Amino acid sequence: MNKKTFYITTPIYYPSGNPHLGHSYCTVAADVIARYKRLAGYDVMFLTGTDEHGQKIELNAQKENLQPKEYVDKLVDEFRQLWDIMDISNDRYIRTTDDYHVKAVQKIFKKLYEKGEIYKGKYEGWYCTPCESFWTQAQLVDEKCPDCGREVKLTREEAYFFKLAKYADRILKLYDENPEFLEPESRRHEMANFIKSGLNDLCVSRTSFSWGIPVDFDQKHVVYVWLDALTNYITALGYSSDDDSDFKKYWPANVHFVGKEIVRFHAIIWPAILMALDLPLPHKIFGHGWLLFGDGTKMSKSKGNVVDPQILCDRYGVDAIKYFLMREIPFGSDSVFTNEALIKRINFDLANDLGNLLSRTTSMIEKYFDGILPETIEKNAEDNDLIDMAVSLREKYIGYMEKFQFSNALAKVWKLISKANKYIEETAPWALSRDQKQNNRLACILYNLCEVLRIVTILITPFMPNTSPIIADQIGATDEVLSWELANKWGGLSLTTKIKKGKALFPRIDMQKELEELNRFVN
RNA sequence: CGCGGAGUGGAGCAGUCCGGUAGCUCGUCGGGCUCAUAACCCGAAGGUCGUUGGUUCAAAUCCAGCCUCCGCAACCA
Repeated sequence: MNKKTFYITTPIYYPSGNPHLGHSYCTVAADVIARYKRLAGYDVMFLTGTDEHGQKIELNAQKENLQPKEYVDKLVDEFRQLWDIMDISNDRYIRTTDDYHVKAVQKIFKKLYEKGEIYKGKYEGWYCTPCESFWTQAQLVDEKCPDCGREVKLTREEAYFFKLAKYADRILKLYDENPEFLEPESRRHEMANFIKSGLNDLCVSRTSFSWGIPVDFDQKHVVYVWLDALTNYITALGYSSDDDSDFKKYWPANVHFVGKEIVRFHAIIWPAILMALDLPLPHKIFGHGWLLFGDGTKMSKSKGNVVDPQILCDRYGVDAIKYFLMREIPFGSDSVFTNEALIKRINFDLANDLGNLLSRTTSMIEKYFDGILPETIEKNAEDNDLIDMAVSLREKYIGYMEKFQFSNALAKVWKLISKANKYIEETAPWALSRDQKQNNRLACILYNLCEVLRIVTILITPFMPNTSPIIADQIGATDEVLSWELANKWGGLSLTTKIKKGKALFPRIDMQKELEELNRFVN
């Protein structure tokens, strides 16, 4: 009865602005895997959340005359609403301002201090007084503050440090012995080289701002970002709280999805912290790529050039957006986002291929059989290719999903959809319909098409949870025949179910008009 | 010599690890079908795989050099 567990996380996002399509991208990917694993019978824990401390938020809040907590509350609402709209199935949402997290971080900090993993030292950096910010030598632009361009001066402050440097060898060994720990491979090379170039101990407290978790045994310090943020993955499960049953059940995580810009923290600092705490390491860190704009620049809160996922979902439906994100972009690489590419995917893949296949199938069944197929269907060897392809699809799909190759998994599904469209052409049901003697053969062809749609419906459920029920309803598929176990078996659908044509699954979009419409949102 | 990635028909990509007829989607051109959301199906044109040299019977693939673009360089999904 004990189901296998699967724990997956997104990064906790920094709410210094409204969420954009880049945030959606990672969260959707994690959601797809969570739904896929649940479908396949796992006991899944899917965590996302927000990282709410730090100087930037303190300053942003000041600008709006708000307390930091009021400021983040507002933005966190935006994030949670977006996940709601996008049907994100996270089991838990952690905020680093949550009481249990704050307490747990304080305990962790103290524990590491008592173990000698954290020590008190001096932090030296270039300080910009107007911005109240520390910068490293490398961050300076022309020896000036990269934010405001003004003079900076070398300053020291008392700070606590985590003994990161001493873990360098253990982490290199980890990569070496468990190459699957960090993917894609190129990121692993990058990280290994970074470690080899020398690690410094990590500053884990600050006295220069106050919006953070206080170090409980030294109140003028607040815990600095990474020890606060990274530990969310375990505090969310109740680590070091009164009830750590979830921690015992789900940790270590099966995978942390992270953007490529924070791979370093997850692949170096996070395992070092866990080593210091004598805890098991996550099985995998996966660094995905970025959505870029047509000119190659990245989406960024500070540049204000974001694509609003809410607008896109409103116009095309959540499922279409999710499909696009997962189909268009190989998960490990960067990719350019354009409205044109999005509309093309919707029109070609969703409307023409899938939507139209459903439409022509259901409409023929209504037309030729009043929606109910006869039970006397006549099989034929010409069906074998289609059937083989359909029943072997699940296995191939699993192969790609396990490697987080969403795009390839969907491409395989669409290969079957395309095959079915071809099959209609080859068998020409409309010709058979003119001859009464061919009735049973005709019924078999239409039944086969419904079976293809049934299998497709199961396999796209993790990606398009709203679309699946619509198809299921039209082909008369009940939940029992939509199980994971029946995704690689032929003949699930009962012959006597009522088939009914519905309205277009994904209406075609007029590219020219739509692009003009979308341009109105640009400013 | 900081580290890493990329360069393949008009566009976007796969193939490179492990050498052997250069593949996919879109676009273009021609044809077919009429069940369907003017959707679907078939066919054709179009590439000396950034560049120079090397290894080999054979190189997009291996080796060396060069050019171009992009990212990272300790708080960006």
